[in-house]
Amino acid sequence: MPGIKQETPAGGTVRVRFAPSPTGPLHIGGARSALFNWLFARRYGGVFLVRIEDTDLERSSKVSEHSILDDLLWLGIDWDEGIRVGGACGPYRQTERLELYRKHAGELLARRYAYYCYCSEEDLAAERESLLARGEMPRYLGRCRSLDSAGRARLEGEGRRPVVRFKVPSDRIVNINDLVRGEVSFECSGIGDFIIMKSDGIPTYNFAVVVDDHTMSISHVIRAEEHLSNTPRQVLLYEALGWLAPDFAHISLILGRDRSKMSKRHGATAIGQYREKGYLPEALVNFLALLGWSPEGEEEIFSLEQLKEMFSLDRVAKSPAVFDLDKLNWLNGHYIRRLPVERLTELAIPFLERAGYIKPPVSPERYNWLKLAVSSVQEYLSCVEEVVAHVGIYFTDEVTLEGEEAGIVMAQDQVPAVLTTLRDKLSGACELTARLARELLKEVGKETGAGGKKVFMPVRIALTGRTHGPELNQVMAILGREKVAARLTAALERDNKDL
RNA sequence: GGCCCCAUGGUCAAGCGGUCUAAGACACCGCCCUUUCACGGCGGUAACCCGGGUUCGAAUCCCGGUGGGGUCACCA
Repeated sequence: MPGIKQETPAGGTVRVRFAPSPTGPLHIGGARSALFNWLFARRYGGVFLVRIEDTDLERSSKVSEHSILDDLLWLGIDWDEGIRVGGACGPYRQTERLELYRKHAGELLARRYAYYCYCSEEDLAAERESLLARGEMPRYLGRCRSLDSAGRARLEGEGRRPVVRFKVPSDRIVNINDLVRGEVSFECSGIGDFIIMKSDGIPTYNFAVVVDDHTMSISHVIRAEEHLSNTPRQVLLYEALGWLAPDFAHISLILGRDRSKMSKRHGATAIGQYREKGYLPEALVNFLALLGWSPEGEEEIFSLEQLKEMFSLDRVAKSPAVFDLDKLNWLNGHYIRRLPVERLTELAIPFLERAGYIKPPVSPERYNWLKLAVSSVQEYLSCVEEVVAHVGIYFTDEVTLEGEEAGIVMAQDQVPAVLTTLRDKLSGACELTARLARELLKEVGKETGAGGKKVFMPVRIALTGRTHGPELNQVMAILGREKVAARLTAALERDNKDL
């Protein structure tokens, strides 16, 4: 592809990373970045590492860190090096690497690539406003650049704690050869001296990433497009430190229905929320992979194993993608349908417990029965959570008619005869199997002279209150003789009352 | 507002100058399967943002416009 560099640098080992800041749960976008990095590493026999960027002391938490890591693992994304697992480039949490940043900041200071700045927030705000008013890019104009030691001493005397700013050359143009976007260039005149060390001695993002990516020998930085405009700053830092920058690949953003960056107001954005609703990791992974990347053929159903054989950056799209819940639901339903019943039942149990349908110790008999119930609604589910709504017909004590159509059907002339006949036949039967149910239904049809729909519909409605649902003979078998008889009786009584 | 990115059906997307009267998937509609619905099968509706170039030839290349998005923190 013209203008786009070789994906894998000749001779270089692929080393990529996912570097979340533990300020919240793992989001859809973050998960996709992690996935793309993981796939890229696996595809090219490289190393995938996870590093925690917790320099925002206010918002970072261990809770978030653990939840992000757990969600990654749940998705099937593991790492060869990094937090929890260790490695030669550790520690992998930025707050444990402060010495390193201070050392390199000191170096930049000594070589006059950086300087101390004592400007107050008020000064800065005023400057930003006037710049904005003039229609210019708000940036730091460099007031403290030429501060001498006397000036510094005076300001220190006032109790001011300085930040360290990087001196941005005003006359440069930084060119980035992005692996997905091609050539992108930025004029430094619009950047302004940015902060690399905060006044509390903690590095800022732009500085910490550079130091870490370099010291961890990262070869490719694959991240969301929102970081594209940070890249020139980082490139400048690499140059000043005398380091070779990695290759960059900025993947497009994931948008909400209204085409703006996905956020909480677009509904569920955290992986954990999908996990809780009963989405399967294989469906999420498959879906995420297709968001921005496309395979060569026409097939779209892929496992992680398959994806890692076929992933490549040159099939990553440049345009942003709208998160399509319909498609996720379809994919998830697809994966649910091919799940072994045992597995689906296991997944369904917590939901059924929460719904109050079953109680914790599930006996073997009860479990087998559950399997039947779950299996009868398997094809209806687009996520496991929905099992509750579908399986409700097996648990209610009182059947209530749902919808207008149900009432109309039950008002038909043949209904009493059909229900009575079926109930009578039941009393003779011992165990009501699906097979037997089918027989009985057939006989009822014959004896009442009502065929097909005329017998199936009333029975279905008498048993479930609904006009739609799993195969009737299955429903009967799952309910069992007693309940079927009881519900038939109840329906007949209800009918009498109406008359 | 400055800077940067993006632009094929409602959505995800293939397409890398001729094979495009433009693939596939989701959604939608219809038919079939089924004595229900769903699943499944088959079929259908539906797109190259606009204007200029370049070229024998442009969805594909260039420029401009328009639209959308991102970013401008002692957040990452």
